[in-house]
Amino acid sequence: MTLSAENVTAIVDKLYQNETLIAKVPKLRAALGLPDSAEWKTLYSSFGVGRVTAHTLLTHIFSEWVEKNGEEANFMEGLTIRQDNNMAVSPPPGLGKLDPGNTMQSELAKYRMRRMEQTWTPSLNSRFRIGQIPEQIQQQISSLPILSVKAELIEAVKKNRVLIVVGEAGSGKSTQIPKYLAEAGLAEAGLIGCTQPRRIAAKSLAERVSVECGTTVGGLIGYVIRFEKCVSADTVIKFMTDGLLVREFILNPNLSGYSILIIDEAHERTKYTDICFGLLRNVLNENPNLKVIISSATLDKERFSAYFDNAPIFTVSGNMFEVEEIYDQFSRDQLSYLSGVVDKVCSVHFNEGPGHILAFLPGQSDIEKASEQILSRTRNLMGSRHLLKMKIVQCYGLLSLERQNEIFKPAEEGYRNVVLATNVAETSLTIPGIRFVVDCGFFKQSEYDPNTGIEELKMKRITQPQATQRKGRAGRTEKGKVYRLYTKSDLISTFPSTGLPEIQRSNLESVVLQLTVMGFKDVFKFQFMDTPRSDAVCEALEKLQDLSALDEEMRLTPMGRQMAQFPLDPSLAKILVSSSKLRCSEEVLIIVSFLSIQNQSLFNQENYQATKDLVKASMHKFSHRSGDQLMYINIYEEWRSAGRSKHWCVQNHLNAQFLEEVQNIKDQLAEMMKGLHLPIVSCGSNTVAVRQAMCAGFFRQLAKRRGQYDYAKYPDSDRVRGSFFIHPSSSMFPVRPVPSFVMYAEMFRTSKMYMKGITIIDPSWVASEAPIYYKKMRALYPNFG
DNA sequence: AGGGTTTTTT
Repeated sequence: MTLSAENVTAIVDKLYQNETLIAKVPKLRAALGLPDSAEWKTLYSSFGVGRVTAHTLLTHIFSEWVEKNGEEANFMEGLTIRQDNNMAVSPPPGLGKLDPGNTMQSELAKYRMRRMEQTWTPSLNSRFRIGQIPEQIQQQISSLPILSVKAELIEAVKKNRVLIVVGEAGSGKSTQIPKYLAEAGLAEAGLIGCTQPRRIAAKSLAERVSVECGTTVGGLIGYVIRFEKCVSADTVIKFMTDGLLVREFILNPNLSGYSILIIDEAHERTKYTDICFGLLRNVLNENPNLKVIISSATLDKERFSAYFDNAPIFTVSGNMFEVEEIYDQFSRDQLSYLSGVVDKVCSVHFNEGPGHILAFLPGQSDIEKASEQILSRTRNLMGSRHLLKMKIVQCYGLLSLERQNEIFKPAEEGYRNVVLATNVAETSLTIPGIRFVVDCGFFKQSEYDPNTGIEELKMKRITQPQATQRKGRAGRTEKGKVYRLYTKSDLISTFPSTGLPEIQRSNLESVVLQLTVMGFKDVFKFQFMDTPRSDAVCEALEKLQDLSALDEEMRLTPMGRQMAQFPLDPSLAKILVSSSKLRCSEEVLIIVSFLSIQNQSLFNQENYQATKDLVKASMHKFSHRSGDQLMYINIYEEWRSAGRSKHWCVQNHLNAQFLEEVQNIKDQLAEMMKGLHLPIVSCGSNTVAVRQAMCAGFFRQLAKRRGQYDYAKYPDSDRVRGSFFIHPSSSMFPVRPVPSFVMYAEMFRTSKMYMKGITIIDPSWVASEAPIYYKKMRALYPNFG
């Protein structure tokens, strides 16, 4: 028997399966310098040394042994492993070909060993077993409802390829399931991957589970989100966003290296969760070693099961306190929910005992209005009775991180917090200490209209599961109450039972491009759980053709392949790629980085009624006559020359976090461009090249002035009727004379159809930057361009 | 002329 990667791998795997084996092998134990009672697993896990290191170590020890004794057979015998004894274990993930002659590897292993011996020997048991896990956390873990079904759960996962796990909030499924499965030895053949819809959730779950295992993040437990990677060769449980898993499919279509994938929060049905579903269905046929767990709230469990070939459903109870439901006698319309919330918050404050109030409202402006009204109504009464004092806390997505952190600060003594929130507080943020929930029954949601390319913000009735979710926010720590501003019969008979999945109401350009890169030639044959609108798919295909990412036969072009490398919208990727040829990629990198940030605002948006004049003055200082995107460059450069100072940002009403994010994205995009040999060159102050590059992606988004302030789509087609307006938040809004021709980055409908991200361009540039689209348009409109 | 729910990408 000779030393080979497979041999050593098999030994390591064997050791993993039987952790005490090593202690029983005197020769090996002596070689490792372990005390008699030591256990192999304890050794590696206490220092976060994983399989690969163990592997290297063994290789090293083995070769030293052979060198000294010249007998391989004895060594192997000492391990009591025979070749016939199930040696065909697959190698650990990420190992690749082992090089026994790699001195660096073995030296590093020896170094780690020495360090280990110094610190570890005296307190082996207390270090990993219990000592590392604080008493309080141990208690929390052991009181989770899921613990009572641990054994059954592990059995069910062992028996099935796909399992649907249904559990209420507080069951502990997100943190405990991956841990249980790893403990049960189900991660032997590969990683356990867990997806989450949000970056914060992926990160904080990794941190929490690490604490529960007495390790630090990036060792046994790690996470990967866009632009942030915290895993190592030792990682067994990996948390990630669902969008990132979709990206991984491109590189690794069979998901080799994973033993189990857990899709968590599946009921939210995000765009990327839905794509993962379709991809996983395929992979289950290709990769027989893979198991899948779909983890969801109670909603729609039968549909999940049916979609995955009638996979069994495993139910876990929750850990919620009772929440009393109080309904209104009549339903309110969209005009009176605001006053309803104000009334209800005040009466709860005046009549109920201690505990914070959480009120759900549809938007930021509602929150600001309600704030004012509640304040003025309670001001006179403050202190006049033995009342609790009240503090109003606003909570919505565009709030800066500092303000969001305020929400988690404990209330001052003698104060009741009234949290006025949008649906960020429904799932993304959990606010502690809430006893009362006031639910207005509405929310806002965007829907994309593929025929016009316009995103519309619609006021909608919440769904029944949403109502349950909102109610649950009052029962996290003790018994609570929910005040619903609608009747019980309306909830049961007129509120929708499910919402529209995101994939059926969003732009599909990037989805179609990604699926094409993965080799799905016919997107219509991809088995979605809910099929996207066919006009949306067609629209995406046509746009990708216009971008020359797909050819006439819908095949991927080299340009399309290049575009798909970037974690950007196809339009933005095209602009970036085109900028190299136009010799303005340095500037366009800045612009694309600004445009790719969606959920933060560049200028301070808080209390905008009070601060808007100051914000406008600051914006005016940076503005550029050619448009918003050129202003971004001004801001970026001045921010850099101010030394990226936070103080400077505050003075100029800019969001420091936004600009740091721009820097981060820009650096990473620059790296990707280098990898693709796309030169990064500056055009200096020649803004023509920059604006031409933007035509390569935004060519469809042109508008021509029609009246005093209103615009018509250019070319004026009957698909998009009505007038467009420059959004008041644009730096071009106050510009006189009103520009006669503009290109916009974004279009959405609220009270009007608004264009945002305005650039002044020359329509003749479309001919060179988007030749395919130009030809099509010329055939229909002879004067186009 | 006058203001947007929420997420996310090797």
